[in-house]
Amino acid sequence: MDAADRQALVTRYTEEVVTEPELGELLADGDPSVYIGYAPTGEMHIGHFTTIRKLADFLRAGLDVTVLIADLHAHLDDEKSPYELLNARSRYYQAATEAMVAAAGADPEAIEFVRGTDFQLSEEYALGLYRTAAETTLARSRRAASEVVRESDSPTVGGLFYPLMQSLDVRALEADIAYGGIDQRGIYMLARELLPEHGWHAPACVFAPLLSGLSGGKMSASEADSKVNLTDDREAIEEKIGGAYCPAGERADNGVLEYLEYLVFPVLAERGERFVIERPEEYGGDLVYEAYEPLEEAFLDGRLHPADLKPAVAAAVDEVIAPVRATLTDRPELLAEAYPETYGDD
RNA sequence: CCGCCCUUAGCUCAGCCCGGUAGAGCAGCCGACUGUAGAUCGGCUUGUCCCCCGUUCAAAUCGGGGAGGGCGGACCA
Repeated sequence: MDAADRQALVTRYTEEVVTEPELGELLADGDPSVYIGYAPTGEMHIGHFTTIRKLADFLRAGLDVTVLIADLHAHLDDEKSPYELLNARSRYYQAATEAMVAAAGADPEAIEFVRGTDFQLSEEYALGLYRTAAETTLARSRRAASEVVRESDSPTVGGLFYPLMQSLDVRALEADIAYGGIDQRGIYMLARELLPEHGWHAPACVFAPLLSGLSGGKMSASEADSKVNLTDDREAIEEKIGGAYCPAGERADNGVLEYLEYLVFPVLAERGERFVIERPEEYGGDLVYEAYEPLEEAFLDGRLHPADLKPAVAAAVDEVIAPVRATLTDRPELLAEAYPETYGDD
């Protein structure tokens, strides 16, 4: 694979790359390392899946991929996860992530998993935290974290440590590239400022888009119907996608199209399969697409109606998620221990 | 350590002073209209009123105790 192909593979389906030339240099020098961190908080969903699917691209491009299960971060962020549940949730996150990587057609064994507390308790790391804490203003830290850390009437200091620690993670994991959703942008821009003053280079950044919620607007963790969960069965998926905001001919805030572009088509391509839409003769009969772009074109033109599209998307999403769902069903203790209130032993 | 404030529907809150077993907005659900959804109309649901004890015929409301949360003061050798 030549340099241009590698760069295209690394940057496809992304929201932003900071910066393309930096990324080009890293790829020219060899096989750079890339990392993404997930704070094991609420249940993983289809949004995680899209960012994880891209790890398959990274692996294929020859990058060293590390997934950080940022357990402490999950607690620092307004105690989203109780301290006592960090281990259980970390186990669940790693297992679910591995299942998604496999479902995306890549080898989970090729990815290195690291737990935050594996290195964040070291003297060196702690000293780095104290020093960056001294150098960073409250306003700067708050601004960096604003898109990630939960807003609260009574914010804790933990939310201020959060972006500092994430910056230090880049160095501790010796990552050349920091990868994450575009909501992570503020934090990695801070990391790019801080790290050069602490004996490390500024990371290049690759940002994935955040999927729109199915009920319009942003995807919300508190809104069950706004997203497809990994545990949703076929029926639940059909119901959610069937009820999704999806104005004919419009792309803005259209989660249904985004599911196709960022998850369904990439996975189908990996498997060499095509996307089939069953449509009544009265509306023109069945359709088959090999790529997303022509489908979007037809949708924007009005040649493809949402009512015909939705059932096909639901079926495809169900197929993509099925092996992940199976893993979670086969190992019920993962969810039961991570979320005892929801899946508690009965 | 001291003082003050808050806790009522999924969310934000009103009601408490002057006891009569609970309301609004938003959300949600169901219909109508669209070949989906949304928007727009029409309709509907929801509550250990933080917990315990007491006063009373009757307590979200009054009294006492407790829990959780917030704010401020004091201490600054």
